[in-house]
Parts: sequence; structure tokens; C-alpha cells
Amino acid sequence: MDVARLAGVSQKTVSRVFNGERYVSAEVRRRVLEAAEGLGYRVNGAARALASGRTRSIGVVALGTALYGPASLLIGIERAARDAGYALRVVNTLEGEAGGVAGAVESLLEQGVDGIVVSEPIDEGEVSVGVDVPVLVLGAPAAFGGPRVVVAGVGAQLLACAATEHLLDLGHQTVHHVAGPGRWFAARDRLEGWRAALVARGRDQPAVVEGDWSAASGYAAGRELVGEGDVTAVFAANDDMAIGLIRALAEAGLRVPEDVSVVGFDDSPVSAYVTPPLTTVRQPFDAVAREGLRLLVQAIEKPDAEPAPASDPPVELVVRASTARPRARKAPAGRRRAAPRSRGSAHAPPTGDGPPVTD
Amino acid sequence: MDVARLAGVSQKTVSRVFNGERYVSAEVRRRVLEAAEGLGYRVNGAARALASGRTRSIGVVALGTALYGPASLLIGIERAARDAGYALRVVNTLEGEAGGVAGAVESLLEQGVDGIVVSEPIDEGEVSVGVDVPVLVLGAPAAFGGPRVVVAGVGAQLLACAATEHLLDLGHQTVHHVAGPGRWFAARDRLEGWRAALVARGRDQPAVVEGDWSAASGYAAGRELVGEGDVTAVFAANDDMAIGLIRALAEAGLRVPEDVSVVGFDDSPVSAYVTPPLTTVRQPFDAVAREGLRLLVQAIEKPDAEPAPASDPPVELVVRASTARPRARKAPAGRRRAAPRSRGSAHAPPTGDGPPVTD
DNA sequence: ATGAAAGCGCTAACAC
DNA sequence: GTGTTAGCGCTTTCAT
Repeated sequence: MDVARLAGVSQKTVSRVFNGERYVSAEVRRRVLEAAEGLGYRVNGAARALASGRTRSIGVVALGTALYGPASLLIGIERAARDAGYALRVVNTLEGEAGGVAGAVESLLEQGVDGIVVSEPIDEGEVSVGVDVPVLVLGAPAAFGGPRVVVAGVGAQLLACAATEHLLDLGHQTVHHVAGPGRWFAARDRLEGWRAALVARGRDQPAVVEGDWSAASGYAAGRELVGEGDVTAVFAANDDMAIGLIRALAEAGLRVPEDVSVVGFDDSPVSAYVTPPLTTVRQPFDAVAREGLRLLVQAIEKPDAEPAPASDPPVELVVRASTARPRARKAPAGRRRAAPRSRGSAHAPPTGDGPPVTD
Repeated sequence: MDVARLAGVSQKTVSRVFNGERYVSAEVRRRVLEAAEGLGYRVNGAARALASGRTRSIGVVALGTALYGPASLLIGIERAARDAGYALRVVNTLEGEAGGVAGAVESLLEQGVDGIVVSEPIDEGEVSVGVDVPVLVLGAPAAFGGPRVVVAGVGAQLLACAATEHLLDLGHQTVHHVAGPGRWFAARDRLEGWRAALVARGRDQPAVVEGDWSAASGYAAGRELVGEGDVTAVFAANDDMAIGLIRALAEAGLRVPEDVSVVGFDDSPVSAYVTPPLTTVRQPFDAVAREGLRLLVQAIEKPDAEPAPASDPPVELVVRASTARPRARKAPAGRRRAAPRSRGSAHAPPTGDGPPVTD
């Protein structure tokens, strides 16, 4: 390059300067930088990738959705990647698209990436491409067949379990579940957590109503549930569905939390401000992304080292005003301590940790 | 490459096949494809980029936020880019980061992109890098100095204007505004639309309360507004802030829409399901992204052709239950037709177009 | 601490 | 319709 000529050094020395290698005298480094500055020089990533075989970029396969969870995860991934010195290539696979993940991976591989993140994949049978780079699967236990596959962010069962237990602890006999779409691993995780909590206490498992993560589907689920009559507690697989659900309950004349308690999932930013403020479980998106990328980058840079097991993130249940003890049971054999206390504490407690008191 | 050898053709012919060029006999094409298949061959994007000078990828500079608007826009961009045959490189600039956009653009240029999208930038003075590719600025009128800059998605004023007019049409004397952060062009656009609507009718312009797009900040704004006393209508710059605002009003004993009407912005998926269902303005994210990318791709592929002016997307006001006519004015000179009709129509109309009736 | 030579895998430009 | 030759801008390897 002419930077070399202008600085009066060899091409290799310029390369050394721009890669921060040692063994360049301060004087030479200065001259090179100066020449580059003057010429408006910029390293050429394609040439570098071609010569070195490394691209310093990571590909992400995501579902193109603006849902709070997936969007937050993507942001966390980008940030973690950048901090590790990697650029990001993103390909979205629309839900229901044939060969979605496989096609996306293939396209990333052609473009050139040092590693791949498959974020919250949905089920589509065994995916296997001729992948020669490490793959991180986020939020799906071993959904991807391959040699250099590492997994992270599969702690959702625990969180779902905690949400369900919260309701049982309040005294509810059982807990209904409004699930996410069955093809999503994220939905199945939460379903399993919910089920595990019920099984652990020997409670009934009511039929599951499946939504599609949207408030609209939560609303539809709610209309279905009000028909069943004996619902006192519901765990929704995300906050949006919980919000739709609460609306359906309200329209049916059921108050939350007096008549029905509702727990959401995600702790999305609005959940503290809807009516009633939503009890929910916080998802540690950032920690998951960071942890996962640490693993991936390690697999890229030190293919030998032990994968260092992912640490379970802490469970954070955020109790607000959408959950309370159940009303005195309808006509149980031997009614115990009716109304007063239980209703008192149940009646729309101010705001939980919700709206911060500003003054 | 050995694909060429195995197929018994020249390297160039292989190249022709993989670029879908004409002048390859069906027979040869078949042999090449077969050989490639057998060898697990995959074109090398870096080499292609180096040799051709084109990368077939577009860089996006975005703010790393999971907010519904920006996230939706990013998804639209990805999809439009992919449809046009371009891959995406994404760099987020955290708000408040020094030299954010300039640094991000520089890094994209090094990686290699054929064009750049700056999505909903925030103000940070004049940004100018040695950019030699076309730049699309989304949602910011000429925020970027440069030769090959094209702009799209600046129709927000119209939408904000429509939202404000809706409230005035209902009979409100004036409309308060909860704005987004002043450094965002998106916030200033909406502010201007709101102001234009008031000016056009010669109404007062109440002091603006500024939030940060979050429901929390909308709540804080609401607490501020309830102190003012004479607020009957508020236009919030996004749905999340509207939700927080409504909560603050409710806690102060003000009912929506009976006492105060509220309009949001975005038509986020939950807005139809909160209480009350939110009247809001739909943002045509997909259309904006598609239109913008059409312009950008044209600037990349046909640098000469006329930029073909962006068509204004249609204004879609979604009227739900958070807006109504004001109550009879407190003590106006000459009261006109009090209570009955106006209050009747104001009282929490069912759901607007909100929750779909399923059965 | 610096340089020379070779070549990464592809496409451009021109033959034939 | 197909092949040849050069070279994109770097890094690699080996010298010095």
C-alpha cells in the first residue's frame, strides 16, 4: 500500500502497526500512523479475512421479532460481541419459514464468520449443516447437532418454577398456564418449570392454553379460561400475554388479584405500570448473552480449553400487585378463617416495587 | 479450486455457475453443482469481496434498545435488505457514548459494506467520516453531512399532528405533550407535529414534559402533570410513556378518558390490551424500512438515477378507549349543552378496535 | 526491529 | 460457451 511507501517502510510493518504487534519502534509507528491519517487509510477487512482465515465477526441467527425478550437478547449479544472485539452479522428467520435456521447458517458461513449464535431457535427438526465453526445455542438445550456446539441460557425452568411456587405459596390450590407457542424451546422450558412445580407439590395440572406471545393471544386465552370457572391463579409465559389475559378477566368481571392472581414472565419495562402492576419474573438477558458469548469466544480462540460450565443466573421474582392470596374457597369442607385478613391483604396493594415514588 | 478440477472445467466457469451468469451450458452447470455438492464447497465471501470490491452487505448503526419502535425498524431493515440480496452488519451505539455514530460508521467501513443505514440517530453534532458509500438516514432529516446521503421515514410530524388534532376535534381546549428525549430526532419530530397542530388552531402550547420513552418516565411525567390541575388531554410520544402516564393519573384519582384523554404513539402490540385500551397512532415501520432500503439499494447499484422521492405513508390513527370528549368545562362563560350526551359517549366505550371478539 | 516473497480464493478483462 | 492471465490488499513464513 502507499501508506508503506509514504512512511518509508515495508508493507509488513504497516500491518504490524495496525495489528498492535510488538517489535515496532515508536518512531516508525508514529510515521506509519501519520501517513495513514493523511491518506485516509482504512484497513480492508475482506483482504485481512482472506489472508488470515479469520473474520473477527460472529453471525447471529434470530427470529425477526420485536418481542421484548428476543430483542433484549440480541442487544446483549451485540454488546458482548463488540466488547470481545467481534462484529456482528445478523440473519433473521421468519417463523414458519422452511429450512430457516439451516439456510441462515449456510448464508452466514458463506459471508464468513468465526462463530455462530443461534438465538432462541424454534423447533424444526434436526439442523445440520457442514458447520466448521463453533456454534452457541441460546435458550435451547442441545437443539443443534454438531461437534463444536455450546449451550447457554437454559435456566428458564427454574424461573418458571419460582413463578408457579409463588402462587402456590400464596395458597392457591393449583395454577393454570398460558404457554407460548409449542414450537419454541423457550415456551417448552417454561411449561416444564410450571409442571415441575405442580408435580413437586402433588397438585393437579390443568389443561394448558397456548398463545403466541402476543397480548392478543393472552386475551384469547383469558376468554377461554373464564369459561372454566375455577381458575384462581394463572402463570403466563410472558408479560404481554399476561396483560392480554388480565384484560379478558376484567371484561368478564373478574378482578386481579382479588378473584384471580396472575404472574407474567420477563419483567418487561411496562409491566410495572399496567393495571394492576404485574408480578413477574425477571429474565437476566444480559447475563445470559454475556455468559454465552464468553463460551463462544473461548471456543473460537482456544478450541481446546474446557467449556467451563455456565453458572445458573439468580432467580428474581418481582412481586407487584397482580398476585394475592385466593379468596376464601367457595364451599370447601371445613372453611378456615374466612374473609377479613385474607381479603384485606389481597385488596390491590399499592404498587409493589412498581412506580417509583418520585418525591 | 478443486471443484473446477473435479468438474473438469476452469475456475472461471465455476465462478459463472455460482453467480448465475449466463452462457453456461446446462450440462456443465450440472457437473459443477454436483462437484461442489460432493466437496461441500461454499463460496468464500471475503475472497469475492476482495476481488470484486463489493460485499453485498449493508451496515446498520442503531441504538441498542429493545423499545418497540427501533426494534421493529431494525427487523424491517433486515428483511428488506435480505430481500434485496444484502446481508446485514449491525453496530449499536449506546446512548451517550462519545463519537458513537462516527465510530460505528468507521468500524462498518473497515469491515466492508456497500451502504450504511443510520437508524433513528440521536443528536451529536455534525457527523462526518470519510464515507465513500451511500448512507440512508432513517428518521432524521439531513442529520448527516455527506454526498451520497438519502433520507426516509420522516413522516412522524404528520402522525403527531393527527394525534393532536384528534384530541382537539373531541373538544379539548389544548393538548399537553409528554415528549421523548430531546436529543432524539424522533422525539423532536413528534414535538413539532404536536406544536404545528396547536398553532394551526391558535391554541395555547402548554409546557412540555420530557421523558425517556420508558413507562417509568411517563409515570413521572404524569405526576408532574397532575400538579398542574387543568390538564384534560395529553399526547405522549410513545405508547410506553402513555401507559406510565395513565397509571400516574389513576393514582391521582383521575380517570382516563373521563377526566383526561390520552393518546399514545406507535401502536405497540400491548396498547390494545392495557386499561383503558390506548388510542394511538400506528407507525408504518415496515413501509419506512422498505422504502428506505429501496432508495439505498438504488444509490448503491445505480448511483446516477434520480432518488425518486419517498412517498408519505398513510396516517393511521387507531381510536380506542383512552380518548373522549372533555367533561363539561368547569366554569366557562355561557355553558353549552352540559352533561348527558357528552358524558354518555365519554364513559369508557367498550374497546375500540382493541381485543378482537373471538367468538 | 524490519523486510521480501508468496499466496489466500475469488472476479475482471480479455481472449478464443 | 469457455479458458487465461492478472491482481484485489492483506498476512504468512522465513530472512536478516
